[in-house]
Amino acid sequence: MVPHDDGAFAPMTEDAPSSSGFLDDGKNTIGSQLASRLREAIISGELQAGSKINLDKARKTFNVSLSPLREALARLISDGLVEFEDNRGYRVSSISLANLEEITTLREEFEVFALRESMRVGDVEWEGNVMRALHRLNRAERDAARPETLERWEELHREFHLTLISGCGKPILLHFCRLLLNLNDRYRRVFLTRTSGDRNVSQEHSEIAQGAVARDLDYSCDMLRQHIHRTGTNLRNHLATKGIL
Amino acid sequence: MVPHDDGAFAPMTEDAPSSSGFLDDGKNTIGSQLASRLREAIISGELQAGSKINLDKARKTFNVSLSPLREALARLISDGLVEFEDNRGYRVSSISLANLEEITTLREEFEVFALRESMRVGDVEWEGNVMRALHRLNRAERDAARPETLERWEELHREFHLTLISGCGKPILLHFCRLLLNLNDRYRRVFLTRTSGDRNVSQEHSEIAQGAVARDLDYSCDMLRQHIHRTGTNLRNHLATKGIL
DNA sequence: ACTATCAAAATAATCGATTATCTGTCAAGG
DNA sequence: CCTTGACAGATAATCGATTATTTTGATAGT
Repeated sequence: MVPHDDGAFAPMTEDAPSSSGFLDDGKNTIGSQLASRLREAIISGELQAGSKINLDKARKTFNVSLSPLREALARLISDGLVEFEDNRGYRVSSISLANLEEITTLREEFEVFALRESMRVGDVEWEGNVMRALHRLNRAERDAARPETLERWEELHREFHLTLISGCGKPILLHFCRLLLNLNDRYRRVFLTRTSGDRNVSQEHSEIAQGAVARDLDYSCDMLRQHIHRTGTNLRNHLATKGIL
Repeated sequence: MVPHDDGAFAPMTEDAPSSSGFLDDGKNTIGSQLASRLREAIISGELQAGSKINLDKARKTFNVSLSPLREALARLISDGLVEFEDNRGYRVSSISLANLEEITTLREEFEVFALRESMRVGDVEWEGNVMRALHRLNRAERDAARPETLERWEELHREFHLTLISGCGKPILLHFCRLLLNLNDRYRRVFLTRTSGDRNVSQEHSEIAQGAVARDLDYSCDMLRQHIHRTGTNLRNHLATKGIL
């Protein structure tokens, strides 16, 4: 799983994107591990949007005590995946058309802004990271019949988008983008297991990345904006199909 | 309207901007109350930036048990005011020139965007709220000799800026803006107890608000951007004076 | 039938104690 | 001297039990 940033808006430890032989994976405490499991469960749709999270049941399901459970849930609140109300407990954040549209709009605004900044101040290492992320993403297969390939693809896709904007030198902005990407991924994983026929997503990614390392600001930003927008439109249609307002 | 609004990206307890006679204040649990106290302690500078938060000492200081303490700290992490690392505990987020500059830049981007949206879709009630917030802010006195007036002014100032953008219909965006405002306020409360002589802040606020309700998009956005920018510049100078990099 | 009220059950919040992890110090070996 | 390892004290994480709050369901009154 993609490393979740630990410290509040910490400049992200930037551990070599997943090639290190031995990975400490940093998830030391029960609370941390649980947070990862729950996050995955929510993003993957295993835990239904809007459903209540009963502490007692969750405690038994995951075989943990209340303390780490609350700890984990607190982190998911930061991620915007869980909602909480005093004395009323926790529930998985709802999904809605309005929510999806806001996420899409904000991604367009923020990610494009972050990409522009990255192109302005990103160094050669950033460029290298972008090309690597692109390559790994394009090499990953995505077979709707094999869920593990979908998961892997999602992970690499997320990694690509984050790497693309990672050169901007603005940790808080990156934090926001990471949240939005998280929220967006839930919609995609729940509603979109395959790419719309009229898109060549690999090519879209390539165009964005090529433009980025070439520092072609307007072109790359425009491509990214369209890329995000198209995904939003596709998702909206799928939501509409399932009657979600 | 406003989709799933409570929970994660909820309008932050912050008792109704209004003037309702009796306020439930919503801070029911010890954890909630503690979060408020700690937030205030950090923003006001009572808890020094970068300092470690020892759980045992904090527990004794505030006369609470670990559970609500951790609960409260978890919320401050969401706010970006506290950082955390597994098995290493909590510490008050550091301040730095770079951090301040990012906050200022992002406020310019996000708040202006949210203001524009508010002017586009805000309703009459929003307009009314803006005018009220402006009035209350301008009527508040700000006497450096009396700390309680400063605190009160900060509260109303914060309320004004949030109200200004509250019509945008984008809860996540508002959540981000609220965080940034929080972070920014800490700098102001620590470093800036009085307004720079060459500014008429009341007038700046009035111009922004008047332009907003008149739906003069470009004018109002421009004024807001300058307003934020000036504050950033002032703060940067004060930080420089104190030798903070 | 409908509403109000109260008690019991369910659920969340908190506590105190226990366990796990980290950090600094000091001694032994190189 | 510097490094390494083990110990002890400090600190964080977790647990099980207790307390507080909310929700449910039954009952009585209109």
